[in-house]
Amino acid sequence: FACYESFVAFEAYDSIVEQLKKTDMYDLFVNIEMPLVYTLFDMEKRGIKTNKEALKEYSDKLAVRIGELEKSIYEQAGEEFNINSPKQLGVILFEKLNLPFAKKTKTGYSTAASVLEKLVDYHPIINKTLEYRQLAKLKSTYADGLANYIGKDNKIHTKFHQTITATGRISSTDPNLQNIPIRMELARAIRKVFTPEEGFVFIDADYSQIELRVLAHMSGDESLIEAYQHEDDIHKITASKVFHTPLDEVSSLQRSNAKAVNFGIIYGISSFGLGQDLNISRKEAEEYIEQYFKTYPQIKEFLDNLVLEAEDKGYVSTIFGRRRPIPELKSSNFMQRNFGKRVAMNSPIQGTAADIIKIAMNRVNQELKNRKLESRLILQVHDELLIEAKVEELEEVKDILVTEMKNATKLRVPLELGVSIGENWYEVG
DNA sequence: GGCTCCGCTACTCG
DNA sequence: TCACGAGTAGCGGAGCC
Repeated sequence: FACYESFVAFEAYDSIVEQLKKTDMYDLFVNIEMPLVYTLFDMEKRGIKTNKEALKEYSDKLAVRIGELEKSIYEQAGEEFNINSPKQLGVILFEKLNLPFAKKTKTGYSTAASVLEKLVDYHPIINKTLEYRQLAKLKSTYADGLANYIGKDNKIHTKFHQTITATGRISSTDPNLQNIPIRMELARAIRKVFTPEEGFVFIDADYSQIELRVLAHMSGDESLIEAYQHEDDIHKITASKVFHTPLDEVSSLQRSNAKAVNFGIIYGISSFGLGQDLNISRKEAEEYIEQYFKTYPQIKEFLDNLVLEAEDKGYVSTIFGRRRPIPELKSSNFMQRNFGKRVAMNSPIQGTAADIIKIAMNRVNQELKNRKLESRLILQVHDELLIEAKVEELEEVKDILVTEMKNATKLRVPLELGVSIGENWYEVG
């Protein structure tokens, strides 16, 4: 088998190199992806120390609260059923309790969080159910799930995958350490179980809004570029311009709406999607988008051109030449074609950001080795790098990390970082 | 009847 | 259509022995 594997790789080499050169991806392959093979190997090998006892305590604590919620949900439903079954839950909520806004899916009623959130004022069972599901997820996937991966060295060694995603990002499995909770405080606490080894500390650095900065650069939009050169709160600036409000009078609602529009732009804007996200009508969403494009006209032109280019060539590219084919644009299905358009707008942005952090990872990894340091890169979470740094090396390593991330490439806007140092992933995240 | 496989729906993250 | 990109867990139906 080993002979067969190596024979296939050997025989395929010439053909693959030829194809990479033909598609202008050879430099990307040689300068970014090949070195990254070794960087990811080093990260997997090093692993991250994880406190098994703390996970057990956390799991037991969750079990108590889940039990209470379970009891209360059964009482309010008037019977016992499997809360983990969307099918059974749907029948209880929309047939037995007769709650409004029932929406059908393929298999029954939708009990998605976005649906249930509209029902919180109709019945106390709703909030209990939403909390139950969060805690059940927390216990099964994180508290209990992660514990199964802790090895004899008290570490978790995730697998990083280099050839999975359509955009050039890496992914993580067994376990996935790229989706550890952070948004809700109770769930975020699970990050305390991830710690540096004895004599080491964590240094964490994350790019500030790297995708919007990539968009500013690629589109060349003067207004957005200038905004990034003068002010750090880009969502507030956008709100000020889009809603014609002086900067210091922007309300928190206006800012949060502008933020949603910024996200929408990166995802490949659609009035349907924005409307759904903000819970407003499609028409209102259209007005937001129109105002946005009036504020940043070169972004509209850039996104329109990406779609045209994709329709013409059949693919889009990142700054570093990574391609994503988009066959959906040729589909006879309207929804599929619209999906293709959003992909054409999103992939060059998400993919370029992925290329940039990969360059930084390679340089950081190489520099740590060149200088014979014991500190090591241990995790990447799309726009964030986590280093386990020897205490004596802290200042030097921090400097390496910041320098390589900021200077991974030169854009028309600065690449800013958030950096922090701490004794566990909760403190630095 | 018990087993595996897989689609669906839910949750988690950037 | 949980907008773009991912992964995991539980349920429950289909198919197999």
